[in-house]
Amino acid sequence: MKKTKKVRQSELIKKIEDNPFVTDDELAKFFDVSVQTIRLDRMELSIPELRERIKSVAEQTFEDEVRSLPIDEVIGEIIDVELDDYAISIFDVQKEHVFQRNSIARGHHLFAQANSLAVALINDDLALTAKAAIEFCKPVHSGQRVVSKARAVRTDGRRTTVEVTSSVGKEVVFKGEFEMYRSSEKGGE
Amino acid sequence: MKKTKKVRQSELIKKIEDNPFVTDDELAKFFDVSVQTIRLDRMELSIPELRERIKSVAEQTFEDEVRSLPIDEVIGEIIDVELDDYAISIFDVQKEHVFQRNSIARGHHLFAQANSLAVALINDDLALTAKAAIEFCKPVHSGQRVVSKARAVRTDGRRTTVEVTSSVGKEVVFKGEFEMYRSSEKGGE
DNA sequence: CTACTATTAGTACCAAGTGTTAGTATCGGA
DNA sequence: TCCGATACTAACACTTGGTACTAATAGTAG
Repeated sequence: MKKTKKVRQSELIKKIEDNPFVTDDELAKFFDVSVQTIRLDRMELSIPELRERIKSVAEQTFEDEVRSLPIDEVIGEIIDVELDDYAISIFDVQKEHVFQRNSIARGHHLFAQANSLAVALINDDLALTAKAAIEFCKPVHSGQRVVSKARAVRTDGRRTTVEVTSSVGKEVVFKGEFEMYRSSEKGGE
Repeated sequence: MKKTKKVRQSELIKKIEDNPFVTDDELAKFFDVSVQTIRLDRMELSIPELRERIKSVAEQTFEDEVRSLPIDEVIGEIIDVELDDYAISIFDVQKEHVFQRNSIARGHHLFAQANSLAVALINDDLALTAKAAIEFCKPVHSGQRVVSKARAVRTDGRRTTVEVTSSVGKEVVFKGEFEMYRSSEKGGE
């Protein structure tokens, strides 16, 4: 027994959401109805054709002008940011971030905090780190809170230099100069 | 005067990279040549047709949706090490290591691989990174395998300089010079 | 002049559709 | 039982943005 129209249509929605790359033909075979029926269903549900679906998915990535980075991709928590100017984040060092032997935070976590802060600072949807010169000034231990401050010091075309200083209390634990590369020139999104 | 074939083709590459949504027809008008010429150019440069371009852009975004994970403890797998001399590790870039937007590996993962390799290289139970100068030479994408090679280039008291080069295939993607600090002088484990 | 390259033109074909019209099947109700 | 609505299928013409191929032409170098 074939599914009813209602059932088919609601499954169709899921099917297409799940995989927008599916053609009417494939759907017709899947639901064992004619291609025309699928087309009618799409009409009724106002689901655009394959190419339009794909295009809109592609456009999202490509033309989305919003900000550099979804917030959940940042290591540490950003507490203040003024794009292309400065940004601040905090990062609480936990047991999983330290060496078992000496409970000193592993360098790459401090680097990651600073690096993602530098990325988040750049007002562009494609920001990459080109170079960095960093210094680990003092060991950081489990339980400490690292406050990282980033400041864009100069921009030359697509390259922006960001200075990052991380501290625990008043003590500087990490310093870094990041040369960031952006996809378009400053302001010219 | 029309541009030469070479000039046109190199501009064509940029044009399409800049906006993959452009049709042959638009390109033909832009360069004031026939559509066939544009097609021949694409053939020679093996640039896929509009739909394929859009599709691949869409596929990238779609595949990377809904994924974001905290960084792991194990950064790469060490496959060879000669203490205080050299070390090699491999790191397979997965979806969770890249930016959702553009599928480029986030810098701190490459740093983490290199940094932990430098740490592992030092024949001491307290090895810390003091400074580092790093360079991200080429973007790394999901699915690629990064091979990192570290070599101790000089030791001065408690400080050892380690040079790390990471490659995907034959292409260098990351270079770094790490100044490592150890708790005791060389040989004193 | 000939050989060769670059370019243009034209044809047939394809995928994955749209839009339209027409025909069939089936069920529910007066 | 017949009527009509709903669902489905079919057929045809047309669209976009191409591929693949062939043929013709213009210009230039040897």
